[in-house]
Amino acid sequence: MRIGELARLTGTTERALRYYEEQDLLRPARLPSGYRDYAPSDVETVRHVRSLLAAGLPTHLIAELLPCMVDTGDGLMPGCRSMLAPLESERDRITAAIDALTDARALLTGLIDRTPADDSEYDAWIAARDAA
DNA sequence: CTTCTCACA
DNA sequence: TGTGAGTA
Repeated sequence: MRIGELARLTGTTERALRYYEEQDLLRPARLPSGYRDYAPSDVETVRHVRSLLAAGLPTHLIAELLPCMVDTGDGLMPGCRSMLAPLESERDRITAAIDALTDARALLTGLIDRTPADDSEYDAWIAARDAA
């Protein structure tokens, strides 16, 4: 099938599919016309790529891991134990990002909670400060 | 009409 | 990653 159909079948854009190829996530054959010729199995491959992308994995890592992934009926399974380390470090990276965001949220919440509800509260605060 | 590559107010 | 250009 050509790029348009694969895009439609996977809910992605043609732009993204060309990008995946550029990142070696997909290697479609070429028709004599120069058009990309995707295999039916690429529909599943694209779904896998997207789920891995959604998990935060960088494309270069997906390119390495995808060929080793085994497709059980319901989901993907690492085909070899050597994939464990990179997956764990990715998870650690995400955990760190979550922690940072949690801190950022706490900071913003603190500022929001300290915001006076109306102008009279500001006036009262200013008056109190000047009095002191 | 569909796809391709390349480039970027 | 969107978008438009100019093709095949």
